[in-house]
Amino acid sequence: MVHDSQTTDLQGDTKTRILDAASALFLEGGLPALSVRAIARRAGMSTIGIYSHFQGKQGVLDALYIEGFEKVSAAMDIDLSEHGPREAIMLGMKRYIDLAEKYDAHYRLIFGEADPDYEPSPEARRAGVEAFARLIALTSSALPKDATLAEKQEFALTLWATLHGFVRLRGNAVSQLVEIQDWRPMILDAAGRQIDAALEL
Amino acid sequence: MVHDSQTTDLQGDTKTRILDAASALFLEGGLPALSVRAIARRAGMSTIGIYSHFQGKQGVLDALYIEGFEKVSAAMDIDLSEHGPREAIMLGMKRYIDLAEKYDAHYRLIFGEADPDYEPSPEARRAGVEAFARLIALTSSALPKDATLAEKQEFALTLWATLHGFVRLRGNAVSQLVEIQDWRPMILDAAGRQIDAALEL
DNA sequence: TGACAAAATATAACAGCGTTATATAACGCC
DNA sequence: GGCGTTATATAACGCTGTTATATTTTGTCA
Repeated sequence: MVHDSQTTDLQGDTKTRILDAASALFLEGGLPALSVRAIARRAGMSTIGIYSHFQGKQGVLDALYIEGFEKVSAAMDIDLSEHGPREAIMLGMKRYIDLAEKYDAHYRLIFGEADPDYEPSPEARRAGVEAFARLIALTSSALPKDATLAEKQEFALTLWATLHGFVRLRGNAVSQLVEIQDWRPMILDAAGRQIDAALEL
Repeated sequence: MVHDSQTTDLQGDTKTRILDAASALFLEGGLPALSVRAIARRAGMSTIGIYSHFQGKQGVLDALYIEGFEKVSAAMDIDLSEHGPREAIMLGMKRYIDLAEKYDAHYRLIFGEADPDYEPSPEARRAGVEAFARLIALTSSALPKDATLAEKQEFALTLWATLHGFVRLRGNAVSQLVEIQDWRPMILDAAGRQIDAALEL
């Protein structure tokens, strides 16, 4: 019926409106700007609305957390039949670096840097596991076919840690201590050395 | 005079008492536990005391920030005449990993993960620069004598990023996504590969 | 169409936060 | 002893996330 679909649309609209408001605030000012009252004001409703449509701030952060890891998953989604292993992995690394820069607030959230009190829900965690699985699928292309899961995990983690380390040093501490111009080639060189070491096996 | 030294002692005592209280709260519960009121309660004074002896929370965080980077400096302080380059650097890496685990709250603070609003003071930043200089002095032992400053910085950053990446993945995201047992050898292997690549030049 | 249950919304409040204005007590010094 | 400076205490402001209460809107059934 018309009434039913209208009602559903409005509910969906309300949820979407809240998420859009939260996303915008998050992108603009990070977590400090993401107060429940600010989200509600921007979405044109009372603060209580955040609690009826989500479970308060935790629910909103969960949605942003999932959004963040979905972007990671998308960045790792590379067709292995179109590129050689090294080329494919390097493409993924580049996408990862861009993503971390573009969605800084999301990136901080999924790596636990934003809100010390926030704990991702089981559903949100699933999005993280999925992203890691995509990463493993990508990086394993540089390993022998008979590599164990542990070996695949270790190699994926090594590359992830290399990227993450540079990205965090760039975004947090080091850029205030020393002046570095070209982060990108430096990061990709370091990652490339790890890939080459794996390819030599 | 007796009165002078007494006064000075008491002032020093008060400052020390505040810092001890803050340090203890920080170690126990991280930043969420480090409220101005909690520090004052633990130090046995009114909240205003934190503002007369430090510049509020910013001042306390600055002290902890410096404390954190001083620990990093100490970890990088290795006598190069007693070890070969690779051995010396690996020792520094091990110390770094231990430090990050033991002083988790400090580590998060100096890498900007604790309080989104906190900005280290110029004096605090100096402690960070000093720690980075120590790291460069250590890691440069693996490079040719005629290496440029930029090359030295790049290599130091590469190793730092490798460690930091693993440490943060372990402490924040990944340990909730996959189960990894032996982080230490994995981290040291990854760092070792970067060192070997530099030694081969 | 009118009545009643249910869901969504609004207002106001609670406890906590960092910070500060005001008021009181303690201190060194002349 | 009295004065000026300093440290301490109390209370308040505006903010935070959250919730209890009250109101309005909505959906369903007679």
